[in-house]
Amino acid sequence: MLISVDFNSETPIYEQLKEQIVIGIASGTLKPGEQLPSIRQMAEDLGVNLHTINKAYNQLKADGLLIVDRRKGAVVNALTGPATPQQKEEIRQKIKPILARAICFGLSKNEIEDLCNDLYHEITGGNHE
Amino acid sequence: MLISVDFNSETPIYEQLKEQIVIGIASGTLKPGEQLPSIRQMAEDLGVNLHTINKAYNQLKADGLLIVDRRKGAVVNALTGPATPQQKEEIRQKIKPILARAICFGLSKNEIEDLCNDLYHEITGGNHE
DNA sequence: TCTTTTGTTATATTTGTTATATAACAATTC
DNA sequence: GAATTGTTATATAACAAATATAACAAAAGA
Repeated sequence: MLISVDFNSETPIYEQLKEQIVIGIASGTLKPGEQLPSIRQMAEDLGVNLHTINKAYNQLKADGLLIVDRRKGAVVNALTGPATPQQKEEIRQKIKPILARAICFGLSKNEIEDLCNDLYHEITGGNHE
Repeated sequence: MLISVDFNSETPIYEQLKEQIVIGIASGTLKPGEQLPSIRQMAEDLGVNLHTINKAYNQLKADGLLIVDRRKGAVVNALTGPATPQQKEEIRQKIKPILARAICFGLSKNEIEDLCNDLYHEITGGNHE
């Protein structure tokens, strides 16, 4: 799993990390049980501080997407089945302002549907269901 | 148009403002040509600083969603027709990590489609196309 | 056993963002 | 002329992001 960081981006480094790992899990590139590099290793690879990686890993742990323990390091967690109402609500609240922005930009309902479908397939890539 | 601010939220005040105005425009609650309160008025109403409002207005101006001039204050801009490729790309890049997160949480393709449709109708509310 | 590596925790510093507080300016409105 | 508008400038406080070190306990490998 190849991870890169844009130091000139407005999005914080630990957020970029989180996003790429999440995409990796969603795409199946990172499979449940798979081990991520140690925080020190990853920090060295990307040229960033140890704490930046630690922050990303711990937030993904809080999300239930990683298991972090001293023996095995960071391990991809098995998907826990259907999404909880809280998880759905979080997704909803995050998408809403972007959708409104898209509508303001003049995107039609069909264009939005197509965009989401495109992205869904770009992420899953036909790897699973 | 009623705007409220949550001071305990993690999202910055000027971002909350932007989001609500954008939703207002997308929903048709704010119509093209309609005038927003002056930055001082809005600042007083919400109990925040003048510069916080100014920042939100100016970023929406940069997005082409508002016209700000000294005579009329902040005015809702007319939609400029179909979205530009740059605008579409921006929306795409913003939605992608959220979609990946949704997939990790176990949301199916159908659930995502339904969620987007729900949100679309919640925003537009049957007001226009 | 010794060494190394692991995640964890703590402290301190630097930098950038957010938000506020004032103040002043030029242009427009009444 | 007085009031209101957006604009600009400066200063300050609070917070987040990122780095730099350092140390600790637990586990792994030699």
